[in-house]
Amino acid sequence: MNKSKRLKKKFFERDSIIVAKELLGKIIQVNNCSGRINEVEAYKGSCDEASHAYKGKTKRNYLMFEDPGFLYVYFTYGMHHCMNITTEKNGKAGAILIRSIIPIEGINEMKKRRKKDKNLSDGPAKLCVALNITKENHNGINIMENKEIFIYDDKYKITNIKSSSRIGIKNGLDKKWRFYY
DNA sequence: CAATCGATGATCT
DNA sequence: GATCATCGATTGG
Repeated sequence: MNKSKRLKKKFFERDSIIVAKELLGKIIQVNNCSGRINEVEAYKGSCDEASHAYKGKTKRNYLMFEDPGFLYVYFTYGMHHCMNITTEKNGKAGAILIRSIIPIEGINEMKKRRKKDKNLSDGPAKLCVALNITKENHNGINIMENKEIFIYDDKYKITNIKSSSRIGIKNGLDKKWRFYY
């Protein structure tokens, strides 16, 4: 193989904003499909009014408060799944929403699942369809240990990280916690 | 192009 | 009962 390196607990167990920026350019692999992460958003806890975790722990968001490096997948708008990876030390809420990836492997499979040839994974719900990620099958998965889904560093260098307000929220627009390149 | 809006059901209050 | 970390079809300029 090459110098590729799977991301472990030390990577995720840090401030959500740092983890979000450093996730840009990393490869996410799910079975035979892979893609490069090119857009993410950071979410925190009680200091972040846009976060699911803002008002404390619930049945839906509890994973955000637990160990870093686990998938938090939620279902919204009656039809969409979105995928996060938990961050911060156990007890402190945090997660990174994966908003877009650039497909690399398994493109034909992604096209089949999406029933389209373009825009396969340039949105948080689109990439869950492309990678076949659902709340039922993936919520709570340990992405540091799981055999079928993992994130690794192939030493790809990102130069121009841009940031903006997060998408689709009403509060916390002052926080520029969406990162992309 | 950009702006608007309906779909559709789990989750929270 | 209201909201929603979205998408894609449609409308209008």
